[in-house]
Amino acid sequence: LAFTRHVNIAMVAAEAEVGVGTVSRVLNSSPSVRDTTRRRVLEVIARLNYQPSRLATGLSRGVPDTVAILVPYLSRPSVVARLAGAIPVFEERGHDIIVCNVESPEQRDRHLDALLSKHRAAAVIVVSIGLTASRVAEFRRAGLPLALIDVEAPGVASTIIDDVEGGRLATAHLLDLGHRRIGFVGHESDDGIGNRSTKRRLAGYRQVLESSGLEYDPDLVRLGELTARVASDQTAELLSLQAPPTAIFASSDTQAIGAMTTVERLGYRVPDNFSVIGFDDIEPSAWLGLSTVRQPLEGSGQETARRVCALLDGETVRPLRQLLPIEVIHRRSSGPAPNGASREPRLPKSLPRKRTSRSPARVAK
Amino acid sequence: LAFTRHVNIAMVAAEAEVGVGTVSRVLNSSPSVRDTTRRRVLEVIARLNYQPSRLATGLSRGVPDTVAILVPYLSRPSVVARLAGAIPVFEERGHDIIVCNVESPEQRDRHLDALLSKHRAAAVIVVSIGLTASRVAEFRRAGLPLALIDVEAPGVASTIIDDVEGGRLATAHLLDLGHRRIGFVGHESDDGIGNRSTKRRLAGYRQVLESSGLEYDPDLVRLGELTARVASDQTAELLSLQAPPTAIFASSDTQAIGAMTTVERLGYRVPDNFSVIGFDDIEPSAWLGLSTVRQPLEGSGQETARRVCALLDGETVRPLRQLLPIEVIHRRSSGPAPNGASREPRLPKSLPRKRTSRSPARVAK
DNA sequence: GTGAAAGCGCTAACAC
DNA sequence: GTGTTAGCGCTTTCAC
Repeated sequence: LAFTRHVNIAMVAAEAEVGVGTVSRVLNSSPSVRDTTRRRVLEVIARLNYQPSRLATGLSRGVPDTVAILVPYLSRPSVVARLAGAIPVFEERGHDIIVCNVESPEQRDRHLDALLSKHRAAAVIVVSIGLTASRVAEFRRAGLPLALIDVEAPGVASTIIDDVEGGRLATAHLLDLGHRRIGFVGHESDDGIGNRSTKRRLAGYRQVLESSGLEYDPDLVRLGELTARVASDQTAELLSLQAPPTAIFASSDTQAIGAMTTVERLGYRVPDNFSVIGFDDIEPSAWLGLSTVRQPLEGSGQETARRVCALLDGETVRPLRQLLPIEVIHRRSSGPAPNGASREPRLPKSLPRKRTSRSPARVAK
Repeated sequence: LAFTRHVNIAMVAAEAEVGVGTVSRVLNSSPSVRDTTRRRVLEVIARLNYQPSRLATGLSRGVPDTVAILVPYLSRPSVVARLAGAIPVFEERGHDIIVCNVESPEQRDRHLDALLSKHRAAAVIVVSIGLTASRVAEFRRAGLPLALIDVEAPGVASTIIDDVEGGRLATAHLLDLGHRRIGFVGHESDDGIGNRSTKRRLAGYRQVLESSGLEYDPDLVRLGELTARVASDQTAELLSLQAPPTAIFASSDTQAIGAMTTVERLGYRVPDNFSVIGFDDIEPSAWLGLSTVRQPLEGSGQETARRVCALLDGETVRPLRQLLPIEVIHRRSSGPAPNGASREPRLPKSLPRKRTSRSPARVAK
């Protein structure tokens, strides 16, 4: 055993005085191995510190032990949270996780092409990236398990939230506080990657506004890059309007933080004379006291990872389209509209409107 | 070609009417292939949309195309930034990246054991996780290229900063502003994972203090979990001291943000009567106007990835121990000490002290 | 220059 | 139950 390159299954077999088949059976906990034999093999495995080659196993099985996760803009906190939810689930099952970062349509296609080729991944999770029908068909044809987060596709397991409802909740929250001019700062959906959640949240915003008898004013809506910096600029624009809003709903916390910072820098006091609500509930939001619509970010990753494992085990996932709960978290950044800002008298708590928020806003400590 | 499972090298060879060896040579751009042959093979490859199996290639070569990155607490912004720097470099070279998250010594050891086994990774990057000498020896013995970020080991390529100097710079910055009682909020090094950067930054803090004739007061130093929440609590403790500090140096921006938030919540005005400086310069720091010691986070990832590629190519990396530059970024969160807080008269800009900051503080826009 | 064939380390189908 | 053997898809000598 002196110059041995690396211990392989044959060496274990020889040492345990059995055939490689038996070792393989022990490795894969096949029931048809006598207990004494199994014990002997396991002893040798431990003694030799043998670890099966994933490459060889994968090649032989026709599928690697690796799961790929395709994410847009890895550095976004919400994306990281989803990743952080998914990773431990796979690690526990002994899967390697390969992370594919996508910041352009070309990158998306390159990764997808690669992933679709055989021997690349045992399963794929796609986060917040739209898939065409033909892409989905390719996955089906390749027999490659696929699960989606934050996006949907017909016949594909997806874990999502009701973004329209989220938009409604956020807007209703501000309306309840007496705000009547509410700005919207969102992510330009046309980044080529194909996520539409901002669009849906905006729809919810518009719905609540209009069903409350308020006018939808496109001037109050700004769409752009999903960064705090751009959101800052957009907020400044909104505040310089002839009739500026008294509150802003940002379709992500990152943007809400940019908005809040700018609002304060321009001399407003949050929430005394300006309110901000975001979306996601990323970690910094709690520190900064940002009101927001919380969605289970880590939970979505964890849940989807579990579903992928089920898929891998040949099971069929229960509700193909899995809806996760959302709720308004009321923190310091939102408060009653300043006096005179609304044309209606401000009522103590809840305003009589046609549409009210279903979930009561939860007050964070 | 109707029921073909998946196109492999044999099919390409057959279609191009050459041997598999030749296809393989084309794939690996061997010079010893006639140009007309090469062209014909490439044409077939394109037409059949052939993609070599990474598993088979890896098994045959004895090494996979995969690079592993071991990180502590994947959700930390600084960690994500380093990852984001490294990933594109590897993707460009066609490597898959597997991310291993470590939150405990057991997890670290499990991952390291797995990675050390053959056929797991072509190279490994370890971020902010201490490696024992015997671990390093294992890597060397396995012939597995290894590179470190934010930690060092004898004989191993590492990309680091001068943390002691960073601690000095931050402390000197506050001293320059007239602060005389400066709190320190840092990461408890004894998390079992083995990073020592806080310890070194604290050493720098102490050095500057003492060489400025100030007493090092252990009461002003709080070490704990690296979270904004814990830093908040520690800050509250510091402020409730009989002789509270007028400024805090936090050894990470995450903690600095927690400190800043708490300081303001307790009624102080930053920077009017309290100053905060952090470390790292993560993205939110710019939004929040946090003064900090910037280190090239993404740069460290990118640089290390490049060095690993060099290692993979059999080259030898230039300075084994690569020191990245750091600098103080002066933003809104730090300003002159409040009157009467210091026993010495406050001077306009720079105070005559034995030790001054080498790099002039850069003023952020 | 190019084809043929021997592995790489494992799984699974097939005998005994 | 367990040994034997034929692949999995590629790289890499070794002849020609």
